[in-house]
Amino acid sequence: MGQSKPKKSKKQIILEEAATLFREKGYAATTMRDLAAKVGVEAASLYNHIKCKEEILSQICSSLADTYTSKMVLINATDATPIDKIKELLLLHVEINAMSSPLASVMNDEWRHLTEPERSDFLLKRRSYENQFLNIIEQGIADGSVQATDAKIALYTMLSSIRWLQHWYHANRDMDVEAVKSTIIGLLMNGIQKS
Amino acid sequence: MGQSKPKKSKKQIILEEAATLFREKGYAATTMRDLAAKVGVEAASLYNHIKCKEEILSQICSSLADTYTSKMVLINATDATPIDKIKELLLLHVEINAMSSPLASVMNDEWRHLTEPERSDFLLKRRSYENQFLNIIEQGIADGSVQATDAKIALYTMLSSIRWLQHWYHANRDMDVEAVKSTIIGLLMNGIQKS
DNA sequence: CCTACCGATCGGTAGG
DNA sequence: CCTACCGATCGGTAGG
Repeated sequence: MGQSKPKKSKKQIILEEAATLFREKGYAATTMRDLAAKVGVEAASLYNHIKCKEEILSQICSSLADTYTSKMVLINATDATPIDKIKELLLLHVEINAMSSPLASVMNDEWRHLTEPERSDFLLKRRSYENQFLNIIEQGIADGSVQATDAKIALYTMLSSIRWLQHWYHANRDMDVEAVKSTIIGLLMNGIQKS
Repeated sequence: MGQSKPKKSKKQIILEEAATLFREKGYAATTMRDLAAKVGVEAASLYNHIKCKEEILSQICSSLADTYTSKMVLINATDATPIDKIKELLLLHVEINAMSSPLASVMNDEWRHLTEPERSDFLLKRRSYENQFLNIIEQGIADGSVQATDAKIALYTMLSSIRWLQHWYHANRDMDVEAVKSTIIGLLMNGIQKS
């Protein structure tokens, strides 16, 4: 019989099942035996594919961080206005938090369980991403399209505002993702107070 | 010598040290021996003040949940307009996330480690608080002061947007809390796009 | 509040 | 990929 689905490597399966478990129970409370049961092997067999528990966490965090970084490069390479770049980036965050939410949850909430040097590597990547985002916001303030007194507060407030999707959307798939996108971006752009 | 500080019960000290540790390392990764070291006793001695590890988590979650609930009752008892009630509630969230951030972190991020029946008790309280908040938003939509197509999305986005403070503010105490308050509320009310 | 200790479970290894 | 197993550490108890 022909296989219709693309084959995933066992390692990929392990990473995906781990992300789901880490979101559900947290990294520390997830045991290798939990993970093995989900994958369908004995715990010892996992170690033919991974080096240790923390490697799983590390690869999830750094792969999603790279996704964000490469998208930032693409968006920054366009000649869009600052406010349009901000919109694009916020749409990206909504998409990632709604669609690939196990990965987003793990990266956002479990990175602190990384030990050195992975922890510093991750934080450096995140810092660099945030700095590029801050630059765009400051350009928007400079050209008059953005009203914000503090770019840092604006950035953290906006990014934080989207994170509830990672715990909520996967349980409410009936919600249309396009509607969620435009509602959230509308709220962040114009606020909730009718003027 | 006269004691100048009000005396805290040992149990209170245990709860506070635990909240700080839980925010830093997470509930599951915090051991009773970590906690005992912070409190300055042996691990076994903690059990003269608490029943078990989970009781600590449970009491932190339910005490902060009660704080939110009682504030909601107070604000709802006034004859303020819906939009002013929303502002008051958002200010409350900023304050709690900025000031008592270890408690806020633990309640927001670690409640899922509660087992039954405490877990359901907590979720019921939270659900009730959210429903009252949703009512206020819907009143605001009805009287034309709030522009939002979906009260639930607006609520979760606003509450989520404030949570970054719980991980950030305690490391940046130089920031004036009043300035943070007005900047965040301004952003949520009017958005970041200059119209 | 401490010393002494427990059964359970953890991440991980040896060897095939 | 499995069986068998390990040292370490966990939350918690007994007894004083």
